[in-house]
Amino acid sequence: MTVHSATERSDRSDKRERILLAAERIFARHGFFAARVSEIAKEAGVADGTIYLYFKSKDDLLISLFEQRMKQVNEALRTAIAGVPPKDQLRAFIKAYLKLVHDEPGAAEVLTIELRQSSKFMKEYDNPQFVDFLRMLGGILAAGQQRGELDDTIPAHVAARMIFGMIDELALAWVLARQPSISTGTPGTRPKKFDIVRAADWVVALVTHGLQLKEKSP
Amino acid sequence: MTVHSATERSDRSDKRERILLAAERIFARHGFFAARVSEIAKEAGVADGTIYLYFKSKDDLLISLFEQRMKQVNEALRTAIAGVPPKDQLRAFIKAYLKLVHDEPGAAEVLTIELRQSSKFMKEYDNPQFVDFLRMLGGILAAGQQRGELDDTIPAHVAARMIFGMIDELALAWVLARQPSISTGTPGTRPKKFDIVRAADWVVALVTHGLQLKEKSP
Amino acid sequence: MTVHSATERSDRSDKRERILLAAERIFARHGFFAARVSEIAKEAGVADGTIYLYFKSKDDLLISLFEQRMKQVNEALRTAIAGVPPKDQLRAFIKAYLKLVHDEPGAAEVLTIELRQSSKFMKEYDNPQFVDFLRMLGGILAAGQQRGELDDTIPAHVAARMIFGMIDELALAWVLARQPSISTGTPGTRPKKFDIVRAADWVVALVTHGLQLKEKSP
Amino acid sequence: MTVHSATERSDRSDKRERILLAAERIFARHGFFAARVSEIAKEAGVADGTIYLYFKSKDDLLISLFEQRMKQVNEALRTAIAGVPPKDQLRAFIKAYLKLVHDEPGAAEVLTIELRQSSKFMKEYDNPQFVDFLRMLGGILAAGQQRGELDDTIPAHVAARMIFGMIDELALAWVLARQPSISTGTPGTRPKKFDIVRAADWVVALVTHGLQLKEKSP
DNA sequence: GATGAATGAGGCTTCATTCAT
DNA sequence: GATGAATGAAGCCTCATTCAT
Repeated sequence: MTVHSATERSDRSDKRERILLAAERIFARHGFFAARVSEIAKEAGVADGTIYLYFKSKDDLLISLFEQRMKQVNEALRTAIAGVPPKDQLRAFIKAYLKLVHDEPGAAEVLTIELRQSSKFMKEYDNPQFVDFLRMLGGILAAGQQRGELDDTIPAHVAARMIFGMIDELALAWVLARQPSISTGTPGTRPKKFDIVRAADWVVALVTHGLQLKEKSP
Repeated sequence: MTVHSATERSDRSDKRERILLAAERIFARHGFFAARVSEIAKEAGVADGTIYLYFKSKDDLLISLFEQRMKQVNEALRTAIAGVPPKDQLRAFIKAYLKLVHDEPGAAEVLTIELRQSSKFMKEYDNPQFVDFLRMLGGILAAGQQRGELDDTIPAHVAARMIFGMIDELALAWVLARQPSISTGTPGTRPKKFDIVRAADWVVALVTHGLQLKEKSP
Repeated sequence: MTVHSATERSDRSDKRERILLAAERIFARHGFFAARVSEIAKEAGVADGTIYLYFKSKDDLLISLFEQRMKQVNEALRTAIAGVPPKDQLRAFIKAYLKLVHDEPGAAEVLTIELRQSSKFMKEYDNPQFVDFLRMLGGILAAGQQRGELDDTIPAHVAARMIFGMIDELALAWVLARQPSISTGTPGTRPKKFDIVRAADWVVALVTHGLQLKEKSP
Repeated sequence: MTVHSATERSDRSDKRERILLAAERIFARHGFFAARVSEIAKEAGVADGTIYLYFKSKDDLLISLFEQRMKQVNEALRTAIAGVPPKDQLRAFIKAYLKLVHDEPGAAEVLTIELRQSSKFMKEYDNPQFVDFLRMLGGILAAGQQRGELDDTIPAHVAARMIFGMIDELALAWVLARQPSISTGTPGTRPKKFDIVRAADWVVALVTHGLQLKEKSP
């Protein structure tokens, strides 16, 4: 849907978007540091210099890409939980997130992997969209705690991070499992492919009931 | 304990270890890509070329560092769960892992952040120590499932990944929160510092019982 | 008088002049090489491409600017010595030149500094206006020599260059001294500001009588 | 004497000097801005990167070159006036300077032309060696004024600048006249070649007695 | 004539790696 | 084994110039 052919030149004025799309692909292919600006330009069908009409630097390109995609994710999540009864919002949130990963693996790759490639990004860049994401999730949990539905032993913002960790790791495992293995290494070490959408139910189950079976009452 | 002074020159033949230690510090400080081999050499108190007597390349240095540290982690975890009753091993495993993060933040930073900085590392390198880690955790879960103590709806290896995601994310949040914030940005966006060791209990609680309160029986 | 507002857009067809004016300001501000064509365009209130309707290249812009200003200088000098008794022309010439520097420091900066920034300009460009300048000055000197008023030991064209060197250096020192010192360096190294118009008398004095006091006769 | 062959590779440890020599030649050939670092490296017989072991940047190379050469000039001038009776020092100074220009035209070219190519250099860099030069010359003049031998109407530091302007302009004219004319322009516009050493006498004559002939007393 | 988005050649600089000592 | 000066490939980015509108 949002993926354009690299050679498409019809629309103008969407050059910025074309560059972002190209960057997403190239970053996913090689990683941020190994990605070459000139290769992104070629993939976008523009001259090298053109990129610098829309972005200040390669770093800015990564940050802009991340912000745009994360913003889209946040919007989709907000839509997904709108109109859903509060007690079902957590499930809706998690399912929607993993559905997005499934539908837009390129974007997911940027969010799970490239995001962590730039120390600058990790250590110096305050990340409003990610904060927004955590606040949304934390808000759902806090509301549940206030309604007395959720255990409030764990601070909502910590629980939010734990849940993010779970689904982010699943997304990462799934995205990497999709890669045709380049390595000549021993087979079997790569995570087995699994159904990321179905995994949403597992996450919800773990988060709601935990793993421990109730002791069977007599 | 394992931290040597950079200027220590006493023992010879431990040069390899000195270099790994220096690399850990420098990688933690700047990230893998921004780290300079010459800076690692200086920190280790050796000449640039000496590093290449012990490691094939900068990449090899990262991988060796990761493997060594992860191996130590795995050994520590194995020790931590040895002699512990099966039903308590999951708790012991999680607590031990987060305790290690707390005691060796430098190593934790390498494991949580730098690990993801090299695409090579993420995509091309089959990672025996990480596989070992996941197998150990998965084994604990599978055993619990077989004993009928744990819900076996979720495949053990997926549950292991989810749990790893949780504790890795907590470790990451905690490690980053330790950084003196360089940015002049708006305060409050940086994750609040929390007690990583105490957080172990939260993780165990979430994993065992989940968040949902039992419906109050009348 | 010759300085137009950068935003002035009234007269059309004087675009060429507006561009020259803008170039003068920007060259004076940053130097020829550091000056950006796009900045000149902005200062002139025209599009980048428009400059190329009036000038072949950035080099051509510098040369055109120099020629135009030098031509104006030569015209002003010719006017200044017209009708002046031959024996007073040298004095009139020098005073007029330094008066121009004082009144049009922007133009002076182009003539004294930027002129030397382009190797092309210095080495490959035959400079008719500068030749004209030297001929005018040399002519005054040669006439004085022929009238027997001036020492003819020194070839007139060499003397002309020496005099030009003197007043050009004074102009340069004066122009640079006008700059608000950006450097935080030790004070006192920047040339002290002096009265460039009054300095004309010193030049005339040096050129006519030299520095050496006549030996007092008993 | 100080000019080494570009291909000479015998001496090591004089690499820094070889690079300076190469830079002098290349700057003289193309000008600072048009000079390519890689061409300097080739001329010096070193790799591109080697230059950056000895100089921080291309700018630093120009500044270092200027400082070193100007320092040599100042030392030579100090030697030239040492032991000379005060009243003859001005003559000795001027003659020595123009002799240096004659003997080291490459260095002269850097001092007269390239020096002015970098705005940075002209406007932001406080130039201790040039200040030293002017102080030496100003000191000679001031001493003469105090001894009552020289006219003190003109401030010594202004007179020093005027004299510098004269000899610098002569040096420039002479250096440029040496160039094989690349231009296809009209002949005759290039300054005629003259004897720069002999011109020293003219400068001294002008500075001491001026151009004006004493009116013949009856 | 005027525009300004787009171009793309090319430079300065970095830094992992080598190798003569 | 150890050194560290030297290498040189290669990338990010700039900016004068063009040309379709």
